[in-house]
Amino acid sequence: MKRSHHCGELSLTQVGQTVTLAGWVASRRDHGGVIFIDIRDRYGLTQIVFDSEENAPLHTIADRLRNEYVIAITGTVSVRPEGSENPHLPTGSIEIRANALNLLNEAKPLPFSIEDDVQASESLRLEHRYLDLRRPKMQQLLQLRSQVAHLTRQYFHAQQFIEVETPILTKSTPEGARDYLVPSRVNPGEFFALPQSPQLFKQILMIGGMDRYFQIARCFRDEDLRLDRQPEFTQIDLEMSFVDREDIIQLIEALIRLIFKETKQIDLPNPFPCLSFEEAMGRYGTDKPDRRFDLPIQDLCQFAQTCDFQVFRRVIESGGMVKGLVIPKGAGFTRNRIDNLIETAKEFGAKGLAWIKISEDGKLDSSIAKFFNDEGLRTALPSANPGDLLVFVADQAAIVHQVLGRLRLLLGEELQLLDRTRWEPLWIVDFPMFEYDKANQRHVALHHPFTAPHPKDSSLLDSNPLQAKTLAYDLVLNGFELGGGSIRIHSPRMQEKVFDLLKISKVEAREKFGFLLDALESGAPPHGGIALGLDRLIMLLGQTESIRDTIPFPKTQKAQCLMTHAPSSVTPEQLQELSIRTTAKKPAAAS
RNA sequence: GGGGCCGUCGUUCAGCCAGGUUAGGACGCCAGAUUGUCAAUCUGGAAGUCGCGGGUUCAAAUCCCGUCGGCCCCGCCA
Repeated sequence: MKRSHHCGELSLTQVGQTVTLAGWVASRRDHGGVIFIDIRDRYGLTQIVFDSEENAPLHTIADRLRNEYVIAITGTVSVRPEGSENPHLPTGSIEIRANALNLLNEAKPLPFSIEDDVQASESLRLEHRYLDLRRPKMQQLLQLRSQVAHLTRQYFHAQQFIEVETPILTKSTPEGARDYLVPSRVNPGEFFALPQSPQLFKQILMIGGMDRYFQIARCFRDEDLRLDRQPEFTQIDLEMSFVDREDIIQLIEALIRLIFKETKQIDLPNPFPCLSFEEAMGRYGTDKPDRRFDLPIQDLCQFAQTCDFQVFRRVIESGGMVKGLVIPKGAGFTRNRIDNLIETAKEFGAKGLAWIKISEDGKLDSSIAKFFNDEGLRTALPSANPGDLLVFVADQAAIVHQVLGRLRLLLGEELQLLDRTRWEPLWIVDFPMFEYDKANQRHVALHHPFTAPHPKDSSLLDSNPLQAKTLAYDLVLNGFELGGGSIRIHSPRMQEKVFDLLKISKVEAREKFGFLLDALESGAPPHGGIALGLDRLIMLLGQTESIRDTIPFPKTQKAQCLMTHAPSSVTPEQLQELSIRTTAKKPAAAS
């Protein structure tokens, strides 16, 4: 009994035909003389009718059917009696009058029912992922993921890219995220690392003359998880030779526009807006701004310098800044709500939060209002209106931006400024090359150590490296970092200089990156690339809550798989073979 | 490493603040009835180590301490 159609395709066109369907019992409605079964597969639902008057023995068998039994049925496609059509179902104008039933498998009562508005907790869903995956919502997400991967491959193949697989067992590198390590049995005491990204291999591929490489690449980072972060995730990864920043930006924009158009009929702007890192930090307090609502951070340094409020003036004089938010209609906040806002600001790292209400008649209402001159404030904040609440943070730039950036997001949510139908992609460029790590007294690469400095800034590497900007770019969508890349260093001397600034010794650089340095010495073309987070892209495109919904078998926040119970202990014999001894306090018994 | 929320029949919630009858509802499950339902309906029934351990108390789902697990966030994620 082989199926002739799937469960979502029959309509009035096939009326009268004998068909066979196979799938799961999605619902059973027993009316005594007649039993209705909804049969479900990936493609949809079809109603089956078992009528005791038409076929009594079959009706008796159908009586045994329960939810999620796997069945195949043969019957005649029939028009539903007038008035009993179901307009909510694509197949709702027909039904199958069964004349044969094959019970392929039974199912015990399930821990949760298979429906889109799932009632079960996420941990239960993950434990029984095979049931969760039967939900249409999950099937749609995985289908979307497949569709995006397909479009991506088509797009790159059409543009002469070569899809290349790079090693999963590779070399541990300093810097970056923690590595997942894999012991080498044949090399006792030595370890492979799983790739955090194919970064070095794709550069080597360029030096190997591949010209245009892409890969849908699995990456691994042993860091703590978030709603948009999994320890293993997938990147759309690419690298190109003889290109500049704009080439890559245009190529990727067009791909993203194509994906949104093809899968969701969404038109994204052309070109995407672009902000410098400095502008993004200054206006939104973050390098991944969510621009689905406005509420920009306002600069009040000039005003603060000339006001009578000592707290502000002292911060400015010591090299800090004063910035704020204009909260629309915020003058209506109760004192209690403002106090909560102040508390939150302190949790975010502020020493305090100054505030001023502009009452409906335009008067300033605040305990610190007396320090300010109305007109000066109005000039400094032309966008502030009567009825608004102004809040200020005065501190060093990093703190000011962090606090106001997070307050902005919080208020955007609370005041429902966030328009969930909007799509706001943008590029962030001109990242600084380094941050200074005070604890370890050294520079740290903001992107990675292979990022080329902006040509006009390369001399700054000697004089003032912290001022140097790079040819890196991040793609941001709705407040999530979708991807990032850069034009790479292709000069061995520049690469050595950067390692030097990062305090990576010649010996260590040779040991860890010797192959790259050698490759750079042997005719490396100028090159650059980017990697996009496929899981995050699907999360946004599919408008789902977390990255876990886009991954068939994800890990929990403790990096465990609730279905397989990985990771787990192994036998002492396995460890011995690998020349490994664990120092864990209570190693669970191997099972 | 730190902060917050959550954990009660198979599932999802109420009960906890203010300790005290037999821990309750809905969905699901089981049985019966039912020939036009699609959240089917009606009648009846079964189903709970209140996450786990300890403490306080005459008495703990409820209060206290610890612990385990899930989620969100900070740190971390070149």
